[in-house]
Amino acid sequence: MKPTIGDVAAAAGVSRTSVSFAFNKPDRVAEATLERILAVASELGYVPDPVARSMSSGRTGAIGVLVPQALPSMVSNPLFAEFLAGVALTTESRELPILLVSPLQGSMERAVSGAAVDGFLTIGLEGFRPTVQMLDARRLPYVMVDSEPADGVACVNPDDVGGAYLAMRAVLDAGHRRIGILGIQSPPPHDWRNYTGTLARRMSGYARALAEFGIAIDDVPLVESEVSEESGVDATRELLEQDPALTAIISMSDICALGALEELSRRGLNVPEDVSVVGFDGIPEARWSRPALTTIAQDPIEKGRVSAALLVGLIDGTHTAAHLVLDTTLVAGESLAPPTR
Amino acid sequence: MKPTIGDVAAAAGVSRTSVSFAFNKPDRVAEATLERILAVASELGYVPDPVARSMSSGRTGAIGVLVPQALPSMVSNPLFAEFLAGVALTTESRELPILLVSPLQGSMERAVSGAAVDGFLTIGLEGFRPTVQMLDARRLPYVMVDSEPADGVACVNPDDVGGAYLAMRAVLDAGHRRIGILGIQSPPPHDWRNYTGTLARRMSGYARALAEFGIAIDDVPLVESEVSEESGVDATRELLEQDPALTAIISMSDICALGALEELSRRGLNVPEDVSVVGFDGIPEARWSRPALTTIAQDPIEKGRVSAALLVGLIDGTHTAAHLVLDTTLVAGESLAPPTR
DNA sequence: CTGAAAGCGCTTACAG
DNA sequence: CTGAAAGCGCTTACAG
Repeated sequence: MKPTIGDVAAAAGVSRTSVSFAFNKPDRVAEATLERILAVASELGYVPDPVARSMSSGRTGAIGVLVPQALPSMVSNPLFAEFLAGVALTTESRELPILLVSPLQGSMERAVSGAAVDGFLTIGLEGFRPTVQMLDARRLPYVMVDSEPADGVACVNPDDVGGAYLAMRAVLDAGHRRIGILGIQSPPPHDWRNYTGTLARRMSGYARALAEFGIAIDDVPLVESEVSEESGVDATRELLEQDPALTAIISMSDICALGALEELSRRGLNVPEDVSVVGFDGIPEARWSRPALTTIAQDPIEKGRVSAALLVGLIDGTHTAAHLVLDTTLVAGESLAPPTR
Repeated sequence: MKPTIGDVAAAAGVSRTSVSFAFNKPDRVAEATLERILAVASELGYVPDPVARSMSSGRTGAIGVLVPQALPSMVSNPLFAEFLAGVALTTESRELPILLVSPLQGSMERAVSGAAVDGFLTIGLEGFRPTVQMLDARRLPYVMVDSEPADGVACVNPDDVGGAYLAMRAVLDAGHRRIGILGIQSPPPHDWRNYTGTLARRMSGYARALAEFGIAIDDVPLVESEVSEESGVDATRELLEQDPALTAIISMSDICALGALEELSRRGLNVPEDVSVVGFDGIPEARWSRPALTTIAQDPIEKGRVSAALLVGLIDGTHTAAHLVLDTTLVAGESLAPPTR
């Protein structure tokens, strides 16, 4: 059987208290005793049980990253991989392992309720009421990333409004007036006016820029699409049916923008000569596409680093809940130019 | 304060046993009692504490993935990301969250000793004696991936010998006789004869193919290099100094092979006309390089899936330690052709 | 169907 | 410097 603290105590002829001290507060034990205990412990192959330790200390020493989808698809998403790398940047120095928590049989609540962590980082937990309630029930600090800021809860978001404004402004400044928007699918009835959080903020950024040019966003054709290249292709087709004379397409995600590039090329339309395309996110693939995508970049590594730092502060009690907004920047590719038709 | 099982029991007027049953074995409690307990629990916002649960059940319900380097660099490695996705494929269905365990202040032993998991998957834990000892001390099942198989411990490896043989055979069959090897840096004194595990296996595959053509591997120039593109560049330069008439370079990693491509192009040498290059691993970048790299592909997703399945079997007691070897295949790119000089 | 009690393996005031 | 004892929040035979 696995040796316990009691076995070591017995073999060394001391109390369990002393064994515990030997491992955790060595200076509270006499030199000779310390050495004896350590010798016995290593001979027996004793390692303090982490669970028992958490039980009495009240700390697990791990933080949970709650992902809204099945892990396999998340992990291969470059935006998520970089976010994780950023998280690791801060947890590494704090010696906190990361627990990847994904829905159990589709249930995020079950996943949250069973995770042995000191706090959570949630990704895109937009509108998941029961999950948020479970998070609260756990009485653990958490930081919501890519969601709708709520009172009293810590949030970290990219500057969606500012980024979207930048994107639309760039298109308008280039002279475009017949613009189409590739939206992201919202719950039925699929009306962007029901957007919340990230999507709503991006729309409001677009609207603001349009308003400066006297254009009402309601007059701009918008087609919703799932976040996949294929869906982007379909949505682009639909957009062009709604207004065949479009000179620019603004997409709420790079992935869909890539689909737009594809569909345009299939139709023999040149980018940016015939139609300009601007995306959002700044995924690596956007740089390799031909033409390279003009897009709004967020910094996922920084987002991860900052979110984790905020969570650690919450756990330590050195921070209080804050709403952080991270800069977004326009990355000029080759997919935006003045209209020619 | 956070409500405990005792608070619920008191409020519902039952014993803690009944509350526990209500959550874990609902059929052992009368219908009416069950409802009352659940109602009280949800009113109080009671969630069973995962740590306490692990304490008495002896299960944490998580598996640890032990990585040998700082997490930030690992996560952005596509080979690791795909491996993780594969692991998730099997843990997801078993409802096991993944704990990412990286060295704490450089100490893998500390990381292993403190991780609350039911088992470990180790990556490339080649020659880390103390870490393996700690793994044994934890008395937890573990599976070693990309290491040297040892008696009684479960291992999963790609077919390094077979893959390396394939690579060297392809080069020899194409007619090359003046071949250089881009090795991977081993501990001082940097002699490939000290290679163990993965590296030793790859070398033996090369040696076998060479032997079939009457070439002794000792007569083949080899330069060791760190696994980075820049180091690959340097090593290639050195290799060409050792034998300027080389017609083919075989690299033990794609990353370094990419460096070779770069250095060759700088020197105005065309690939594959002047010098052929063959890599190992099959990373995605190998497909985008120009020319596309001919390489030996392993399937990291499958490797992850299989390793995790083996570990889960070990944890459940339904498997015993096994040594698994996964297929590697030659992926024909454009970087290998018959020699012209 | 329900409950009293022991046990999981530690940590930590508190006394001595 | 050292130890007896309580406590962390659950689960689970065992009785009733």
